[in-house]
Amino acid sequence: MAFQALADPSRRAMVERLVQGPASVSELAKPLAMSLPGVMQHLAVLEASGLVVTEKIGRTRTCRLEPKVLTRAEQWIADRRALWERRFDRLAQYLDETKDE
Amino acid sequence: MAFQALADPSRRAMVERLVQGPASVSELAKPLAMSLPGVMQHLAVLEASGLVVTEKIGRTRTCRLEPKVLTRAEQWIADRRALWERRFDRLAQYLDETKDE
DNA sequence: CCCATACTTAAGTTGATACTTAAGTATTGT
DNA sequence: ACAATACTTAAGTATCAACTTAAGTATGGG
Repeated sequence: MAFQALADPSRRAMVERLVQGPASVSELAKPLAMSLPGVMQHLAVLEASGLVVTEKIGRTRTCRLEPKVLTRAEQWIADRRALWERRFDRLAQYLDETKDE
Repeated sequence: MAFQALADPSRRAMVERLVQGPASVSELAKPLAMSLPGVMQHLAVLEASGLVVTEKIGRTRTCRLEPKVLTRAEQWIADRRALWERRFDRLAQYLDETKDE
């Protein structure tokens, strides 16, 4: 679900903001040419994915990044890339070993 | 566009298959409880994202992974995670420096 | 030449996404 | 108490995404 969450540019912008530290909903909304409810919906997706956790204190909700899910997504890619590279190396090795033909 | 492409489980399955080496369209389709045109559409998304390149020889189209885009996506996450960790470190340092209060 | 193979194109359906506006509900400052 | 702030909920619309079936187009083997 993390890739799904990161697929939208507005949500990526929100993540980029939260990388700098916690923010309220309206702080997240400010740079986003979009109504507040629109932002709330994106925030809900980010929370559902586990990328962001929020806590409401008084009338403001504070949002912060939860990097575990970010790490998992990164790891998924890294693992696949590693597999691909391993295969590529085996191929190179094979080509090298049979170059006498 | 890479996150968008990786957001769908069928497309991730296709990527996982291609990590093992090139495959034809029908090889990609085989494990996928889906019609061939359905697979073609996913393949088009993967190609548009640059994650996969294909080449048609005779009547079979061979698909292979292009890891550059995978690396870019990985890097995007790694960069944000690094920023987040840097901020976290600064915070810890700040808390440490002011702990006399 | 003929038929099976391997895709490809077109078109349609369904459901999910990305918004919107309008009308709430709590909290806070005066 | 009252008004402003900070979200929240509900409901509606429009576009996109993920399929489907039906009907093609090459290509390759016999």
